[in-house]
Amino acid sequence: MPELPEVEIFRRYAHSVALHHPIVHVEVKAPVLLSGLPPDQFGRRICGQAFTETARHGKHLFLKLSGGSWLMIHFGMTGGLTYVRSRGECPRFTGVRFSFSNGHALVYVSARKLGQLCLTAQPASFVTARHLGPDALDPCLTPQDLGRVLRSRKRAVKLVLMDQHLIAGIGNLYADEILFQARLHPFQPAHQLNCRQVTRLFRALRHVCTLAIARDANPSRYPRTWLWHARFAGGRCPRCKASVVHAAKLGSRTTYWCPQCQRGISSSQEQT
DNA sequence: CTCTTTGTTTGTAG
DNA sequence: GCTACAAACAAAGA
Repeated sequence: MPELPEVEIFRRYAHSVALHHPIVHVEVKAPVLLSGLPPDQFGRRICGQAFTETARHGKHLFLKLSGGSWLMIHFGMTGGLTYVRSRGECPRFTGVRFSFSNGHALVYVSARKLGQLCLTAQPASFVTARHLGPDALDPCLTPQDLGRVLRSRKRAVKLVLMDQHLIAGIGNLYADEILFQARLHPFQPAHQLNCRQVTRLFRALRHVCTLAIARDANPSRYPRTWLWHARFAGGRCPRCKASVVHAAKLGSRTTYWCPQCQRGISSSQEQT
């Protein structure tokens, strides 16, 4: 699930439970998740310190270590964090386990191991080195900024939304939801959007991400008016009821949209 | 066995 | 440099 809202919930979770406990052991069950350092050195660089601060940029979570460096955590498609209170407990799909002196532990779990953990000097330097765009919820980001980004690309607006080098944090599911709320067709070339549409997109982006976070990134608590609940073959648009949502591949991922509410393109590549 | 999957990177080609 | 596409990564679930 880890797109921006989920990662923000993980950040808050880690912030509330995992700070200021000395780390006594780092167990790497899935070395493939580490980048930059072999497991033993990774552990050595972390042991004896404590997490003291949290940050997030897009889908990337950062935990500051008392020594000054930061642990970067990316969740891939299936990653997550759990705080366990019983000594030695390793949930299914445990990838890395950070054990604290109180016997508890912060566990990074990932069924498909597509995530990544590494150490970095600072979130800002990591973001620069990876050429990540501004965080989708960065308060400094303006509709004008979004407009500039969109005008600079001819690709489908959904692909631009999901490009982490342009804006960080939006993935396949939230991109669909944002476009649905903004009533924009996902295949519409980005540079064709007019001012009004850019404004709608900006508001929808803010609204969807903010509300998802307020609902603890728990889809069962998302409004009935969200396309989220109709993401299946035969799903009906929650707004116009009449139409069945369409599904098609865009950038190798399945895209859902309402053909009635989301117009703006001469219909092509559409299927049910 | 086949196909799909909330992500990212890399290679190829135009 | 931009765009598009495919494959790879790893593994579960339908």
